[in-house]
Amino acid sequence: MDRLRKHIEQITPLTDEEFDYVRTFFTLKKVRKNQYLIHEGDDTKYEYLVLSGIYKVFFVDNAGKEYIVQFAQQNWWMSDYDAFFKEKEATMFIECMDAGEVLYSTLASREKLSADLHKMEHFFRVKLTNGYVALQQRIKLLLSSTPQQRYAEFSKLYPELIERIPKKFIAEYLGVSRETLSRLYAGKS
Amino acid sequence: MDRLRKHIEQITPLTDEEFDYVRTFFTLKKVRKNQYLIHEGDDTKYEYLVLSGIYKVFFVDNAGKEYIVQFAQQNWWMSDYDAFFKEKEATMFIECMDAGEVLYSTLASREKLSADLHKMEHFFRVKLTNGYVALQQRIKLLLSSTPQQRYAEFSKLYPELIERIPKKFIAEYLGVSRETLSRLYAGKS
DNA sequence: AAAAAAGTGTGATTTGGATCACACTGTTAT
DNA sequence: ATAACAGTGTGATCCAAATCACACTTTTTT
Repeated sequence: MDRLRKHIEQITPLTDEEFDYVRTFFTLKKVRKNQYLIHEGDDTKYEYLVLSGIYKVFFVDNAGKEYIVQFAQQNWWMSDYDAFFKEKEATMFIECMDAGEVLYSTLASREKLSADLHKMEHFFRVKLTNGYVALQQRIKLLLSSTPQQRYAEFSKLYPELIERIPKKFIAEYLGVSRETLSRLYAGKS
Repeated sequence: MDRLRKHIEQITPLTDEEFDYVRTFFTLKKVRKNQYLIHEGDDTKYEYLVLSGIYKVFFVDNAGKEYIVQFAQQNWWMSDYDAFFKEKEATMFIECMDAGEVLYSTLASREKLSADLHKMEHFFRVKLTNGYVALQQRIKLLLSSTPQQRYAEFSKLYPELIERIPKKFIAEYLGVSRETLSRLYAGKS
């Protein structure tokens, strides 16, 4: 739980009492490789803060094709946020690609913490602000760039992931076919 | 300014004193058609709340092609948020497509209001939450859908805009060429 | 250690949408 | 009222990336 405190305190300091209160809203969970944290059709009860491991947030279209919305690593939050915030059934999946641990928490917890502690509402606002900007960047990229530019940008943003996850998933994230992506770096180190 | 109060109170009620304080952070501005509120290269001092009119938030690539990131109408907030939050130079433009009025405010104001009034931090958090979910939806659409699906979705989300703005701008928003979009509804009412 | 499954590279073929080109219409400016 | 311009429809052509196909390699399972 110490990791949670460090994570929050990157944005706002907490007293010991405050953190003792905050911690009660989170539960630790170990996750095996290939395990699902959220499955399409389930009620979306939880959001997750990644302590370790790698996860993919994705959805599947009618034709059965997969599209990755987000990769999550240490200190990333993840859920099917549309479903989580609106308390609907999930339309996405979250699957573990590399075993690790997460903390999970409910919407009620997020709201209670925000209402009780101004600091926590601040924390969530700052996180959301960063997330909003990142998604907008991604939209700009999807609208305007070629596959090579997308791959270059991805390499810059997530150099660690390039090595650690199969290329086919990177293709699914970039919105490019596996084959096209493969040809992009044919003949690079 | 009454409109501002109504807007905020859709999320959280304010006392008269609180609102009198809040209002001091916003300034009214009339905007003519084709006027720019933000121009690439400028310092991004303000964010805007639309009271009336229609605006487009867009950027231009090296080849001079335009891509629309957002259309804004009544009660939408807009800025080059990446630049606004990070206090950088704008990489986007905001142009008025239909004359109207906006309220504007600075990053310092947003932060001061959030710090002073827990209610306002809550307001901004809720707004950001909705915005985050909307952007994620857009990413899902950009990743997985054909031009026709995008146009159908746009028509559903913004039926009013379809009539009021030139189709070429809708094409720029959807990431499709003007010509392709035109052919999609060739032979529909 | 063998078998099965998952991931990857690379050629051949197809295709959806971009681009180019131009005519027509509707709007704005003088 | 006429000129200039912005927006739109539609045909012809082109092309980048998707799709299809298959061999090779690496990882996982038993």
